[in-house]
Amino acid sequence: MKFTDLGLDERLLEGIDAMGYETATPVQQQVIVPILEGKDIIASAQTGTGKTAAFLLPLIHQLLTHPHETHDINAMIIVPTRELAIQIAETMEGLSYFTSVSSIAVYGGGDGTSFATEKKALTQGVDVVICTPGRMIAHLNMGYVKLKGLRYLVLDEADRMLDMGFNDDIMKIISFLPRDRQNLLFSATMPPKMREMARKILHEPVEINIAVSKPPEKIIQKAFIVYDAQKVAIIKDILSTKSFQRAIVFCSKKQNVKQLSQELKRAKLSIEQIHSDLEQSQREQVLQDYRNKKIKILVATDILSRGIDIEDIDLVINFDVPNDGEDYIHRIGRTARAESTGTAFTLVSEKEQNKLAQIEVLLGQPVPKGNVPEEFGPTPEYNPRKPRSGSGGGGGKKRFSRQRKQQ
DNA sequence: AAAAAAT
Repeated sequence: MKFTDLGLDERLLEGIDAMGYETATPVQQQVIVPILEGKDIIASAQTGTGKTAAFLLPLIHQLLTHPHETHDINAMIIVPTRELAIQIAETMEGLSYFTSVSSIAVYGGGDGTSFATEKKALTQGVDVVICTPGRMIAHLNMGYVKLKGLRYLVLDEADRMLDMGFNDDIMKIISFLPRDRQNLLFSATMPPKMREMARKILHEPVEINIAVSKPPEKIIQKAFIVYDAQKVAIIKDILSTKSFQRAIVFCSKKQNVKQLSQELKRAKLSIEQIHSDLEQSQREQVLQDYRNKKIKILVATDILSRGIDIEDIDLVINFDVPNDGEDYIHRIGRTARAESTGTAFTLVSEKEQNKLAQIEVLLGQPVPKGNVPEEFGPTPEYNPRKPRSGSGGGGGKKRFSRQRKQQ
């Protein structure tokens, strides 16, 4: 299905064309029409599937074709991270380039001038606001945000926002909004807490299910069963011998990002790190340098595991096994975007074997194990404890914790 | 068990 078949406004089609979009992705095909019909939506869809355009396009179209209050905020998009807010704002700018629809990203960590700029827009009116929760609340508490005309609310990566403890913040923001509005909720997963939130916010939503909790098959996955102490040397080896366009190395802790970055820099690898301890301006600089290919390797926390869309990442390395199985799928999903293929390596220490086993349960299949070259020395066996499969079936006995023996 | 998010 082509975008030209969807009956979208001419000015919007120009923007779509300029962005190089032609064919609607499955998410877009399923979501755009019900949004244009004014329905509330609850959609499970992962990023990289064209999800952002799936809600931006009908939003912009409605604003172009329906009379609306130009001195108010008409649509609010709430997202979990600053980087995601920036990215969506950029897509918004591109798509709406040939239209009169205005937009702004509202998020914390700026240098002081950003707050004033945001305040001006929120006071004088801007069609679409893309925000992180805390910063939006800061503005709302000041009492100047023009919300009377708001007719659209989008919650993106909603499950992630719940994980991050934004439930109360989101409900607080919503308490400021007019009741008569269209609500769009996007979430990779639908745990009970998510359902509960959806029930409070959405009105007779159309349910759309696209996300399969499975990574695309075109990603070549390999897990290396290793000792903790071998990890750094192996990463160095991969990064210096394997050829790739762009690589990203994920760690589960900021501390690990910092340490590993130091080690890699010492090995003369051209890398940058990104995590929330950096100044916001540094975060943006690093991401820009990475997008511009000034640097090819990024070492990151899960701040980048969801939502961030960068082309040509063909190598993802998990220095740590992610804590959450869903995060594994999100992390490796940074590669093999659109038409391309990619490789995802995961280094698994002895302590992390059980986590990998959990992930394999979620995937419904084992992650192929890779062989570590002999030069790195002997490696441990893969011998995880049987992963628990939810609420125990068949009245299994509680297992006593094994004695710990350190060698 | 850790990440991120308001000043």
